[in-house]
Amino acid sequence: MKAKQQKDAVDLILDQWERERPDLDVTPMGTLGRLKRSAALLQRRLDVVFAEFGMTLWEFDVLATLRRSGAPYCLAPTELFSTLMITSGTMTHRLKSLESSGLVERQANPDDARSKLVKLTDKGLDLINRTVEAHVDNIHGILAPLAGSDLQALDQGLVAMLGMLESADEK
Amino acid sequence: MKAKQQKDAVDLILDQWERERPDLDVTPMGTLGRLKRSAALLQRRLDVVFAEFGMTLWEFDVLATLRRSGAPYCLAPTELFSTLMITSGTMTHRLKSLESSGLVERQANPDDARSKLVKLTDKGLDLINRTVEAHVDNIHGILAPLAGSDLQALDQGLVAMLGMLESADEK
DNA sequence: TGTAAATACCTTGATATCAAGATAAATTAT
DNA sequence: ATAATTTATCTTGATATCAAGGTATTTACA
Repeated sequence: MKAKQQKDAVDLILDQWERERPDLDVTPMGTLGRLKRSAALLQRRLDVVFAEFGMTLWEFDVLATLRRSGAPYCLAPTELFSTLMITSGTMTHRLKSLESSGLVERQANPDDARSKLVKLTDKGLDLINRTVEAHVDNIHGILAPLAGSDLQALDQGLVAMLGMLESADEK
Repeated sequence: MKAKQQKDAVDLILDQWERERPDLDVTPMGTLGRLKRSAALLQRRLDVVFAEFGMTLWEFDVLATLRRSGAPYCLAPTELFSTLMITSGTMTHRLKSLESSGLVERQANPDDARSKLVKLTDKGLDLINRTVEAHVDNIHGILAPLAGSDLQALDQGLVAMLGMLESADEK
């Protein structure tokens, strides 16, 4: 039996539940708690770099989605908000903001008059190209302290988890 | 080389970056993307059960923190908002709301007049006791489809990840 | 060809959250 | 004992988000 080097915040939570409600098997809380807490701490680390480019995470998300779709960097709003897991109303606000910053522009959709396509401006393209490079550097640095075997285990587990959640979601 | 059964949403994103920016090693985006996306999909699954008890996730979080602290289920606001990773201002709003729902009550702190302690009411205690049981059932069910080895890998990876993030955070 | 149904947004109103600043009490250093 | 500093909240103002509902188009099909 290998002793854990140091208890993390979630270990303490599980200890408390174990003491208070020994009738419950709270093991899954450990998995989900660490997942959520890791996601929160990670976001803070990512925000630091985005801020250096005058951006927030949500702005990065939208611009990056357009960028990686390839030239001409142009998508319909529905494509964007379904990829980003946000509502259409939220997308409307984001696009208005990005448009007023001059990072995207709207143009008529020749195939469907209900939508106005969203396109990266030259300024938006340049910004996201530079930001994504710094972002990739950042996340390499963040994951660097992890042992290779831990990272490998994490990837294996997350692939299974996301696969499960997405297949449950489409039902 | 084992072929992946089915591509998830993050695989598609990585494919796009690979095509558009082959100069970047975007592997870490896969890990972080799945982590974030899993967290988002999980929250939806958890919300379903909380809603059955007339609660939201944030209400559950506060009440559960008080409950697992043990009798007399009473903590200072600072203890709560640091555990919950939210700001003091947000905590103020949450407590006001929970107090008006009759789930917590405030009382003077004999040791420190700057804070007013937060305590579960009988109603709050009963509600959280019942909700946490349903929640634990829920998360057991959610993780059930995962193969034991995948779950084990996930736990190993998340312990390493959170440990790394927390140690980086305290610096 | 017309209609009914579905789709693609956008608008509105309500929440939840945060950052920054204000206030009051406790602690620390003279 | 005082003054300076730190701590524990709460307040305020700005954002981001969602759910629900409205409008204009498109698609399905009788």
